[in-house]
Amino acid sequence: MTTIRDVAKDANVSVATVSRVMNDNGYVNPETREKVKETIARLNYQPNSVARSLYKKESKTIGIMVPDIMNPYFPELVRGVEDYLIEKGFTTILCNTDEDPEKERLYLDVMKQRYVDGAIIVSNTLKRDLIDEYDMPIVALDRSIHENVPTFMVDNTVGAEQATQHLIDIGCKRIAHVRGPEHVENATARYEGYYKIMQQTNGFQEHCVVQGDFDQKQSAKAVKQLLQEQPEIDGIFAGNDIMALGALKGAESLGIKVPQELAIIGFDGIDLSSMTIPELSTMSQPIYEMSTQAADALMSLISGQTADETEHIYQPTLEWRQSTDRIRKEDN
Amino acid sequence: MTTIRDVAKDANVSVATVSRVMNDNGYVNPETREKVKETIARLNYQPNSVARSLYKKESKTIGIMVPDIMNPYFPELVRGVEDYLIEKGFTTILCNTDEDPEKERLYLDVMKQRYVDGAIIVSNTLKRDLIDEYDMPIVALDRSIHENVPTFMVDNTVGAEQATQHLIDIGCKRIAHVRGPEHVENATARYEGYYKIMQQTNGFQEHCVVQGDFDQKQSAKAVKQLLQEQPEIDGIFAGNDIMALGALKGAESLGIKVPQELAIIGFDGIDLSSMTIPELSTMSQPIYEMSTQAADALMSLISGQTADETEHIYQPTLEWRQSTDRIRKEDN
DNA sequence: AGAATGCATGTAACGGGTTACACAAAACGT
DNA sequence: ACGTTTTGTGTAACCCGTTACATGCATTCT
Repeated sequence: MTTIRDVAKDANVSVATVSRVMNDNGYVNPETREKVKETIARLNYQPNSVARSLYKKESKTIGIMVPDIMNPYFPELVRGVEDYLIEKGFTTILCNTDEDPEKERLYLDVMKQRYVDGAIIVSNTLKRDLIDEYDMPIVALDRSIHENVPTFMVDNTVGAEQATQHLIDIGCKRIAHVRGPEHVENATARYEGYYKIMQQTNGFQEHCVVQGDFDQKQSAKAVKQLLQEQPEIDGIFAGNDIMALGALKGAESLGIKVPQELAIIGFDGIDLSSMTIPELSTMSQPIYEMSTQAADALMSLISGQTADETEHIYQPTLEWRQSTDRIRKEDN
Repeated sequence: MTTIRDVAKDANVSVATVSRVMNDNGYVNPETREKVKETIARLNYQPNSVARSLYKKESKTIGIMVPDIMNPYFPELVRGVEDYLIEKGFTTILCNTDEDPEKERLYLDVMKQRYVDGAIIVSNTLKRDLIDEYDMPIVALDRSIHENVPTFMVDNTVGAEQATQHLIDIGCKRIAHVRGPEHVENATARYEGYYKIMQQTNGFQEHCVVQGDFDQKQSAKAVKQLLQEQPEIDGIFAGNDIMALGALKGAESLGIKVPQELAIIGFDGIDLSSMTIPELSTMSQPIYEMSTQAADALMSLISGQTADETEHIYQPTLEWRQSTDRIRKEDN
């Protein structure tokens, strides 16, 4: 590997001059600059980031912590972050936490030891004290982790309200909800949106809510049982797209036709939702946009700016597709 | 940040002694060791990886290069690698290349500058000279890139043969193939497997092969047209699961029943394939296993061992699901 | 007893890029 | 003509963990 000293010797200048040329700062005579540039090109010199990091106490690296990259919601999110950051000269370390506080701590330790400049975090479990302990620029994505950490997420409650309202609009009389895990805030927020609309229309019934755990098979099972017990259910709002697919399966196993006899709507808008038969209506999140903007906010924090506002709430948009394709309300 | 010198001063020993305690090498008096350990714990000292990297010219970091993490085939692969490596104290840098040689070069540069210890690469485009230029331990995953780079992939041709044979076994008389892009070797290998079986059974016909580009919509369109032109087609082998879903859509749009009138089988065995209605038969790849073993091989290369064998070929296994659920051959 | 070996610890150089500081020469001001 | 800035370049310390080498003492061997 060519070092800055090799270049300096070859070009008959000092290492300081080479460094100044590389970083375009300080005074350098134009002729000297050209000579050094020529040498750099000729020797194919590429500065050593590690040495630079050691002195500058920064690494041009950020960590992205997600529960599990295999969950179809996260790849797009990760991709958005990675795309944005490579453009800025940053590399991205991937951390799969499985929502395990132990792993979260492990990754935070690793990051700190490597002078990682900041982190974008998706987590329910991360505690305040842990964040304070590692004082490092942090941005929360998809889920809020702390009131003074900049957060980028959709309005889950309003989205859920719209999904529920959509089912009402297309004529559903008895609407059920497949909810995500109790300990996930987003799941609860979506449940609350459903609850609110059902209350308003005097239709809330405890036994129309089942637990789906954000899992397809679990959801299919729960929905099947639900539909057997309450055949009058004609609409299902699932807490995410994966569970909506499960609902689709549950209905199918009973020979119930979607959307004719049962309308189903999901949440998230992952690619998969448009690939199924029937195509799934869903509340679509601007995942890519949220993630690039979260990355942008992190860049600001790293460059020393203080966060202007902490909460960035996006509105999910209704993707009206086949699984709720019934009477379209004309008078609206 | 606490440094090794802080610890040394506090414990009244030299930095060398602290280093020896940290790394468990060299001679250290048991009492001294305890004292130093106590100090390390008390000051919560965590060594600086960057300084270590600079001296050792290694970073305990590897890069994983995939075309696009949003392609549902890759998350599991990346997860397998990441899981294995974090266990060994390595972190993983994610690189999305979009199969763009420019980006591949960019990432390789970045890796070199950061003393990245090695890379796991999924690429069709990476050229030999580039690999030689950055002499760095490299392992190829999913696609071979060079004959002396250890490679972990499935036998695409045999898998395709089995898929095609499966369609014959269940009684298909006229079998079409939706193939992936020309420039992707795997797509061609799968085509060849299909071709071979069709030839053997005297059934190969040029016009039963359509281009699907590994894309769902493109595949749906191509399949729809194909089925309109040749209604006698009763089996489709799609070059991957995404295109098989497209085929499902294409059939559905014509009211053709799967599997009764048309059997469809895919390739890869991504999670999605079991979530659809009907569930998709597919040639399933041991993705997670392949990726952990690739990571293991990379570890060996990094620790200086030379690769024992370069090609590690896995056999995909048939997942017989609803989309080909017809006459099951009893006499076999 | 003297040499050789093992044990224990410390000093300082090293890795490679950055920058504070020093110094010198040129340009500018009055 | 002399003082002040600006420009241009070099030297060496710094970031922090690792390790070669030196030193000193305690055993062990012959």
